[in-house]
Amino acid sequence: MYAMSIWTSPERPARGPKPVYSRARITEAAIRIADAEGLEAATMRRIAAEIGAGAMSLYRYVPSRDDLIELMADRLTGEIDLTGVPSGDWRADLTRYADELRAMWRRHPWIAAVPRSLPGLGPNQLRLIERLMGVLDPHVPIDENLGLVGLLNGYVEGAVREEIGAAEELRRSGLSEPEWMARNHAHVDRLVKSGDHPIFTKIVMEARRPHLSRDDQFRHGLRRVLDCVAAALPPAT
Amino acid sequence: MYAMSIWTSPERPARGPKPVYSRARITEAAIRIADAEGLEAATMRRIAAEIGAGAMSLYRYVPSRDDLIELMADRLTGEIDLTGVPSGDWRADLTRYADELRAMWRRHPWIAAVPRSLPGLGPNQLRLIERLMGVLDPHVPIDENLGLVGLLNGYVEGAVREEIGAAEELRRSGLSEPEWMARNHAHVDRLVKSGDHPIFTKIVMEARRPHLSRDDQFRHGLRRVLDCVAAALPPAT
DNA sequence: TGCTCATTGCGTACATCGTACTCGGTGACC
DNA sequence: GGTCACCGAGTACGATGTACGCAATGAGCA
Repeated sequence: MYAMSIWTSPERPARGPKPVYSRARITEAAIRIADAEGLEAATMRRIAAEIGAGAMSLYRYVPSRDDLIELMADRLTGEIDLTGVPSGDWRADLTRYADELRAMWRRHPWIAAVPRSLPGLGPNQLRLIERLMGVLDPHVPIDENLGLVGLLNGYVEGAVREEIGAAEELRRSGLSEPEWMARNHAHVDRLVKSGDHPIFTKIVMEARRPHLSRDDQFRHGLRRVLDCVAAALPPAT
Repeated sequence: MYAMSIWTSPERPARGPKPVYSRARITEAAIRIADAEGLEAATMRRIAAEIGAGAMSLYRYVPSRDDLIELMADRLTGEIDLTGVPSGDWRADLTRYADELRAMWRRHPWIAAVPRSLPGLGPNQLRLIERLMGVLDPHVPIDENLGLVGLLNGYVEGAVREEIGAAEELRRSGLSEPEWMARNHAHVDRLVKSGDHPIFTKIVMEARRPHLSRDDQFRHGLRRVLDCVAAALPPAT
């Protein structure tokens, strides 16, 4: 028997002893660990220990670790609350989506480390597609819609990556904060002092200044993206 | 002694026997393997075998596998040719960059699997920053510039991910092509036939139609992004 | 009621990974 | 010509994902 795609294999048939655990419990435990210590800390043994199970017991519920990660990603998508969308006001809807997506990424920064080439097809992900793309669906052809939603996703993803970047890098390095700061600053300072990188130097100076609140910065960029979307819409929308 | 950031540890001091290999050769070999079989196939032992070295010999040149991946990423950035940029025509420059970036990603799709939260600081990456951000630097403040470049990067990345998605997913699954196609189509067909996902169905139908050339599609979306950039520029540019 | 056997949780075991430690050999420097 | 920093690489360790097998369980049928 081949391993089936996770979404096509049912939770469980009947007969025999009742299952003690569940996909949901396992997924939840894995997310808890990943939130606290990163995705690489969510090993099969560790997840099993978290729910008091033996390591191999997980495989009665999930075909492989990769499939479990797929489940985790879909569970995270489920946190994006789009009730009432589409509402008729596309700008408000997309802003709402962008805020929800950003909040979700900030709660679970390890999502950035999930290697995905194609969008997932879990129930939450499908529900999201319907709601989100329903916002522009009456107004633009489907391929245009895909492009615009992709643009929005790209913006949010990039912005959040920048927000969580330093903290994640610090965690991944395994160094203590002062150690990491010292090492990083030393290198950056050397580059700045060399004088060969004028624009990089500007970026560093800007980053070290107290800047706009993260929220305002995000909203500012988002407004630009939405203006871009507006330009692609038919005039009377 | 702590592991130093890869960019601060010099290639090699003097004294003792001459090194047989080099960072460049190792990086090259690793990229060759990753191109052919994915990043996960580029293990230390495999890379060493590729250049005829012992596995542990690599650690004379590179502190860790993660650092080696950093080197690989910078080498890939070096493939982005921006000679003559900035030219004075920002639109042409950014189009050139987008095309180069897309071509690079298509040559090395495994770059999508490199977990990076912060931009790298290798020599090629720094050179790119100077040239690329120099395009808009006279016209917009640095934080605005960062946002716009981020938007452009997000667009290209998203578009290329979509282009290489199916092929990468197929490779990662380890299944044979007909097997994967059968399984995937079966699941998608079930979703479509259920009737619960009208917009997803539209997407599938659109994807199965013979569509615009990839290049035209990419250029179309890119034009939209550049219009968005233009809107953020001061009027007389 | 009692037998059957699919299904349970999980211990053991293995291949593979990154890499710490260690060694004998080498050759630039004082 | 002696010293010793540096070379390449073998051995070994801990951790990982997971294949396999086994005893216990309990729903369905006789």
